[in-house]
Amino acid sequence: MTGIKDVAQAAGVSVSTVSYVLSGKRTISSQTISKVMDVIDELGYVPNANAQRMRGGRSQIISISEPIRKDMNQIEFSSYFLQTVKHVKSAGYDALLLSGEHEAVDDIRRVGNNNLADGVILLDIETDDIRARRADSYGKPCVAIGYPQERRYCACIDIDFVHMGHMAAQRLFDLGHRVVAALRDLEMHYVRQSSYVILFRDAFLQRAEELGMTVMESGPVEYDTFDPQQYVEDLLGEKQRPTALVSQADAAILNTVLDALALANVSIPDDISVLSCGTYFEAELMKAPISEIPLEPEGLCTKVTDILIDAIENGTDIRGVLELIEPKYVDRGSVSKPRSDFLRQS
Amino acid sequence: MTGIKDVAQAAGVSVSTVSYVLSGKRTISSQTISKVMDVIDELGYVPNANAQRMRGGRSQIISISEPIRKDMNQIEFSSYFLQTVKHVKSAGYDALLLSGEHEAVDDIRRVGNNNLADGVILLDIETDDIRARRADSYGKPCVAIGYPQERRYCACIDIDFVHMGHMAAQRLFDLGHRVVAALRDLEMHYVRQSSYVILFRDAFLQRAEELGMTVMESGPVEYDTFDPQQYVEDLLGEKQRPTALVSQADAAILNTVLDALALANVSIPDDISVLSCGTYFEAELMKAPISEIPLEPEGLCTKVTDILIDAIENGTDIRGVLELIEPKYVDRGSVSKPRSDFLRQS
DNA sequence: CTGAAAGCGCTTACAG
DNA sequence: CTGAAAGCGCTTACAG
Repeated sequence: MTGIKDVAQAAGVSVSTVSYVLSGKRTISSQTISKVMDVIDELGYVPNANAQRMRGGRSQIISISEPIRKDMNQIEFSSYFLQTVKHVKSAGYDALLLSGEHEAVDDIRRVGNNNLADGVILLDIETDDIRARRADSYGKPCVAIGYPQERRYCACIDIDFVHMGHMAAQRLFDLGHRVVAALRDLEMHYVRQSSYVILFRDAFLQRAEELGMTVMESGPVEYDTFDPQQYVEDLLGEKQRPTALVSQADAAILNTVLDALALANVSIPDDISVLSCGTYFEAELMKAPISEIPLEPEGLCTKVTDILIDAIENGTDIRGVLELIEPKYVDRGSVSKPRSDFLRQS
Repeated sequence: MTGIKDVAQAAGVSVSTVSYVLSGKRTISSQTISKVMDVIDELGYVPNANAQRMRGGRSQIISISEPIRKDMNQIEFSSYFLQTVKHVKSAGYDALLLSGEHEAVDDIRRVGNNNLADGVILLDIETDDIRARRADSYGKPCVAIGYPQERRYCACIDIDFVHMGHMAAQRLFDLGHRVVAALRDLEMHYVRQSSYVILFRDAFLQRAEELGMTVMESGPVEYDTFDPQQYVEDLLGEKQRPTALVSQADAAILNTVLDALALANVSIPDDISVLSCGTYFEAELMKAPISEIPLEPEGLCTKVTDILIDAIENGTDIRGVLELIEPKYVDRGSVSKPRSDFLRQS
């Protein structure tokens, strides 16, 4: 491999001059600069990243910790992960993927204390997340997408799910809905104490109660046991038939419910409004006119990268920072007033 | 940070002894070993990875090049990417994600010539893939999942799609099918010359022709224009009604077709057998009894990692190596003989 | 505006 | 079985 010495020799300057030409940390005569650059081009010189890193400079690598679980929602994974990677790269950093469900903390510590990585992004945060609790031992700044209990050692950024819950309840109430169904997310998220499902659910139920709105919450939802036909049948059999369905369920489950509603000749949004909160859709495949409050992974991932890079490059102390993003309410004109005759039918 | 000097001093040995204790490249007395290890534990010493790498050792990083496209199939992406990462990690390497649709080659070169990465895995290969064509310039061994034209500079590993195509045709023929429908994959894959769609399609059509089986191929399939109802209607309206549907389509599209078949009261597999070749399903959500010839990303990803690590660790020259994996035929008992009265109906 | 030299934290001949 | 020392390819005070 051709090194900095070869370049210096061929250009007839000192090694330090070559280094300064590359870093721009010294004023160099334009003749010297062009001479050096020519030689670099000619020899195809690439600075050895490992030597640069060892000198204490940055590694220009950000590690992304994402527990790879068998039961993970791959669409959701892709959205957050890919978006984050995209922003990390466009900020001039490489992305190192730390998976490891079990040795996650050890892995993060290793690459941090190693100087392999300049910073860490934590994805898929649980309420009591060990990666957040140990964030003081990483030796590098750390930022989480999510809302863990322990936020003293890392920055956290998330959608404001409390606001989202209130918003959903208020919106339906304002339109005149008084009885609404709530379709739960996959049960594992509650078991795992993922903060977003819990914050949203609590906020929604609380505001609904304040408003005097009746909420019929579904039972636990799991892929292999959930029966959409039965669910829809039960809803329609209620004495007080709900006029809206608020879903926190994942897209696949919600899709099966939409199909079941269609089969039961319940039309959306004429008979029942469907409001999906924070679910990902492959929009082209979603035929029913549902409304959604989207998660906007794009906005989140930009922000999380910006915060981390500020800490890396400017030494800003981001520990304890909490940033909540307002969910945008997107109404495709399909959350409507409840139809009175549908109400009476029940 | 505590360095190797601190450990040496605290343990009362030389720096080189500490290094050899860690590397195991020298026989050391057990007393010295335990003394050194104790100190390492006590001080929490972690070798500086950048210094280790600079000394010419390996970086223990494998870079994974995956063009992140807006239109990518995220399920498929996840399957290959996550599986590959899993195997890379369990082999003791970290995974660096190189996305970049445009500067992919530059990125790979950089991390290769840099010594940042020890090797490269190329995912999502096209027939004329620039990343494969330039693989001689990476300075590190390279292996691709896929089947590019230019295979001189990297190892390639793929499912044997030709065999898969023959298998699918032969299987249906043996069961007695004489008229079958073929549902194309998303058009972009043909436009992009992804080898798997082309190899499969050609092989299937060729064997079908040899056997004298009639194949009705669908028109181009795209998310925003494909109309499953219309497609099913057209199929049922054919003079010679097909008794089997071979699908290379992605799961979402195939799902809509299954729904449309159900709505048209065409029962699977009684009226029509459905054979999905290499599509990913979220199996729990797939109600219809279809059969599939799966892609087995697991087997592929293990193999690709093994080959690359052999090159990295043993210096094996893997350029030009081509390994084809036999697709496994999975029949859930749902590719059946054509029903004669359904045939007569047409 | 530029150069000679120290040193980053390791590994590995070289020497015993 | 162990140590003293050279050197990996850079960056950055130090000096002019």
